[in-house]
Amino acid sequence: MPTASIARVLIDSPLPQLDRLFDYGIPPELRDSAVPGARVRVPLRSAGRVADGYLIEIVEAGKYTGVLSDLESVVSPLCVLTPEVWALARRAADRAAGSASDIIRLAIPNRQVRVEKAYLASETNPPFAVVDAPAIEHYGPGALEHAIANNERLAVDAVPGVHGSIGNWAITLAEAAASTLAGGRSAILAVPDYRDQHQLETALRAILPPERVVRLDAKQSNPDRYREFLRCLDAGVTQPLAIVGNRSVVYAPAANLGLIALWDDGDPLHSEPLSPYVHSRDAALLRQEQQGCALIFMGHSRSTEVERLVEIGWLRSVSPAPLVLPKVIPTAQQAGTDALAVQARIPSSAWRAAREALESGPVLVQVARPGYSPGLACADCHQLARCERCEGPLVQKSARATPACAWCGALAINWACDNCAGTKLRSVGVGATRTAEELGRAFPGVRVIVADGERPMLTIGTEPALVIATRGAEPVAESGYRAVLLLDGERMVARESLRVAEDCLRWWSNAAALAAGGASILLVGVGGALATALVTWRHADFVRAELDDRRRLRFPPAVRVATVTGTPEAVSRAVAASGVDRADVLGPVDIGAATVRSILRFDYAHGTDVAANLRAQLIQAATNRRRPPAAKGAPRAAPTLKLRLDDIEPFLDA
DNA sequence: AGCACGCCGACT
DNA sequence: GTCGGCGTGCTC
Repeated sequence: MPTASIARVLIDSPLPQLDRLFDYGIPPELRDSAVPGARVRVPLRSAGRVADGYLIEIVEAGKYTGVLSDLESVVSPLCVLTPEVWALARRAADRAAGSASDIIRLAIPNRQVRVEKAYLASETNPPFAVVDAPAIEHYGPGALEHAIANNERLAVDAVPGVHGSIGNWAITLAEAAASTLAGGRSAILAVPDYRDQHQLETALRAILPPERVVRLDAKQSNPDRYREFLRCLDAGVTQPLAIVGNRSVVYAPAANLGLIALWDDGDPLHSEPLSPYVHSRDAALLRQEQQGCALIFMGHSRSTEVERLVEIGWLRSVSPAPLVLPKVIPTAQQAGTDALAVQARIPSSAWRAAREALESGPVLVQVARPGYSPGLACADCHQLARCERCEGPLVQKSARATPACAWCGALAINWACDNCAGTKLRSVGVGATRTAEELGRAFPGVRVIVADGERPMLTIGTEPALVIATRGAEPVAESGYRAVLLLDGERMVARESLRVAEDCLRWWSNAAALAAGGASILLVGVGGALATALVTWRHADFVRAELDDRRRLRFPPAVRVATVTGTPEAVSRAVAASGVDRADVLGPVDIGAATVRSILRFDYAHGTDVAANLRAQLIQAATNRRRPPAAKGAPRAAPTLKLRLDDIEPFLDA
């Protein structure tokens, strides 16, 4: 007589009070298909109401003593939520005081029935070619291979420069992945955007058989994404794969995981905008801890978060040997004597360097902002011009374009200043398009290319050209740029943000890394420690000082933070129950609509407790929804309590 | 979120 | 006497 088994199910719901396992009976007809990891449908509260969920485990005796309902159905017997990913989702959600199902939604793409049927029908896996890993260059013979095989955790300084149309960094990561695969294990490679993805994928396909490379990213169509996801499900069990994608790829299913690598973890695209806002860096750290694989954070610059991990000994810092130093030349922002250079607002030394370099190939000019006039103001009273409809700032996209709102796009046709009623506009600041126009005049006869968010460009050839690119949108030049001009440094540094220094160093370093060997990189108008850091290419020294400052101020990432928002009563209750010392509570401050916000600061060692305490408060607030009398027809009242952990936004203008 | 349970005002 | 209001609380 077999004992009646119990299925423990995670309901797919963002409600905090449902974020736990529910026990269900397994009807005889579902005995075979009800496997852990399968998508299931279960009744909830009353018959007729069904919820989607994942079967987590099958146990002989549950803790629940009430009468059990039965599973309603098994959507498909495929184990889409692997034990490793479930453990990771649970842990990541707990750490961020969020719901596991919100993480799982990032980890598992929507089901595509046709794709799944095709996958189940074609069980014959073609024999995979043997992986033959090339040596990982630039870091000493066998050094990285050895570290990967030993599951080490590394902060790796990338090798600046390009090879063909691919950054050296991408080649190193591809080689690291190949080495992992040759050792019989899978590798997960996470990059911030599709441009990096394209480079890394190209590098991977150059050294790995095509069936070994899997792509998972947000730009894919749903069927494509699901098809690639299903390919991963076998990974590590049968055939190791290199899985490359954007931030969510850190949750890809790979049981036999040998390496997780993140490229440029300081890029804001690695930070997840959906609740519970878990940064891919943190997810990677948790996963490494759980699965014991190797971990690599690689970049041309270093984030304060990675520096902290190096300092506490969690990561080992690795640099190329011998060091490869780009030739950075700081240049004062004084206009030269040359009329053409003055017109193009670049110092004459930079102008000369560019002119010389243009004889042998392309020159990169990095600017801060896109468009023609990134800001417009009243010509009479100098007040910033704003959209009459939505109060957004007005911008001009080209020299002859009608000024328009940067937010809603409305054309400002009969604009009048709301301060002095003036009707004439003057431009504030210079955008990429205008820079291109000016440089075009300063370098007659040279081809000028503009690359920004609206005119994306992945690569360019070796012919001479002036490439004007906004930061982060720089195309890769085959064989590297002959010179790089970093023009709007002053403006970038002037931005108010906790991360300015880190960000600037990252933008400049990534652009500098696109230079050909020996090519000059001119940093215009920036001095001090930042310029020194770029010139000496000693990013670690700079970021160490930066982290010291954060420690002194008790700012992240020296400490962890929790932002608690909601009704004054709920916030004060949550803060009191958080276990955080009173001295480390900032606020509450009124943020309007009967809502306040407090910020808690706490040490990493207390993270688990604080997150659990706050989470308990969130569940209570969601359960006892004793709201102030909701006015009829009024817009839905704000939730009584909202949580967000490790959000640096409130510190941005600190 | 939904949806049932529960304890007070107008109704055949 | 009962039908139903939506405040309160739970979901295996």
